[in-house]
Amino acid sequence: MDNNNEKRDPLTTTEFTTQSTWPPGSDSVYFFSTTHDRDSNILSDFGWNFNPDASKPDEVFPCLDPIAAADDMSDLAGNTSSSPLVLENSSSSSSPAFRSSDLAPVVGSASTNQSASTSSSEDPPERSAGSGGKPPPEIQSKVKKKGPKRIRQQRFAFVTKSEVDHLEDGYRWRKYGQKAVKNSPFPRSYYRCTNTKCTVKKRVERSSEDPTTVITTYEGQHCHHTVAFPRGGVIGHESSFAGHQLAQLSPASQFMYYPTIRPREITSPINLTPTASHQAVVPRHDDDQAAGGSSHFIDPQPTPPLPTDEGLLGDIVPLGMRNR
DNA sequence: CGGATTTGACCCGCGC
DNA sequence: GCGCGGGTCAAATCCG
Repeated sequence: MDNNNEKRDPLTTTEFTTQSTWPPGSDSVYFFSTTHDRDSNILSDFGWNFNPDASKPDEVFPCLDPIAAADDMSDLAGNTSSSPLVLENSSSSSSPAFRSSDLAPVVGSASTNQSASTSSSEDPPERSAGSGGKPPPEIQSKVKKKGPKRIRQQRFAFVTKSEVDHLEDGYRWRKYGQKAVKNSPFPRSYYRCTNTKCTVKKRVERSSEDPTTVITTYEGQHCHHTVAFPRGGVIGHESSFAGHQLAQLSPASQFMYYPTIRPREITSPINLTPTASHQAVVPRHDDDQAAGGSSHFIDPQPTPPLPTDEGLLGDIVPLGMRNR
């Protein structure tokens, strides 16, 4: 708890791949690797679908209640059999960022859940009575009564090297909280999808070890399409260039890439598997540099060819939880 | 003026 | 049982 910082060291660049501090499977958070079609499937399952041709939104973005979503996630875990997804509730380990209590009991154990923290439109407004907020004293006595256990949904995370904390990902987010991270000078920000029916949340924090590294953790599943590039959008001078490049990337890569406005570079998908060599750097459009006239891409993989077929499913691995 | 952000307080789970 | 820390709420404030 207090030494989370040391244990979070792995968050910095290559150390991510070490499992010594973030034991794989200790939490149901996954770092994404980039360049595989299978990833897109998984992304889709999470509601992260950047396929412009998605003609069946309802199928791609089922608006699930947390429980249904959790079930869905467990299905996902089961169906992607070759994926090293490990949906587990580690009761022994937790971290400042990913405490075991955060885990979605997507596989079984709903016992540890609290009331659904995500307040979808279908959630009863009184949902939060029991947590947070500052109800009047007289009300507090009532609201302190525990509601339904909180449902934590499946989460996945990726690491981005970026100067900006909040990367555009095609969705609109509303910030609902910020917390100082122990042993870190950088606060953690909490965002919620602005879509009233969408319960997806995300956390953004900057690694204290490597301030250039932004850790984004998504929780839940979007039940809608991306907002058509909010606030002026990605489709602009930036994407006109990026889009061309994106066309050459697998959907997953597009995911990683497309939504980001100006990542300096994406050290993405961190693979925690010991064998992982996926400390891949996604091609980037160094927009900032572009302004200076030196935009360029970095090849996503040490070896240029982008995977187009099976074989890299292991790219998505459980992000070990960070010990606290 | 409406929506987004900030920020302090509160709740809850976990470890000791 | 207590303290710590993560997560969330919601009033206040900011901003377009």
